[in-house]
Amino acid sequence: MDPAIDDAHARIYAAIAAIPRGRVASYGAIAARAGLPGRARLVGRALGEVPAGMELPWYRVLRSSGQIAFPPGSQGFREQSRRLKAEGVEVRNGRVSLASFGLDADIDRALWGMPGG
DNA sequence: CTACTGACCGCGA
DNA sequence: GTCGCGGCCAGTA
Repeated sequence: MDPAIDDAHARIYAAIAAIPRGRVASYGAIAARAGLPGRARLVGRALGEVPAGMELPWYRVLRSSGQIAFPPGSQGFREQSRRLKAEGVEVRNGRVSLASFGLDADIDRALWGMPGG
């Protein structure tokens, strides 16, 4: 069955799709943005259930610590790291500085689209 | 019903 | 930097 996915999933996907290019957001931030505060795990689950063919910047979603959620060395890890770097996001040892590239870190800077001010 | 497992989070030590 | 604990939701056994 495919009930066009639950509302929660739809909102989560919308929140992820809203992340500007060259920026990242944490699972918790996405959940809050989707109107689901505290449901960070649900975001992780939703990302694992992304329908094939759906264009979604899943790689812009990181842990609250800026760490890539995939196990280091795994295909997902490398793929995410590669895509982020391709957008100009600085990935250091599988981690991104949310202070510089995070949305929830500095919304004002996000509006300017200039990381690091 | 309990128990375990996940692309998780925040606090405290 | 590390480790532990409780909270969170959904699926599976």
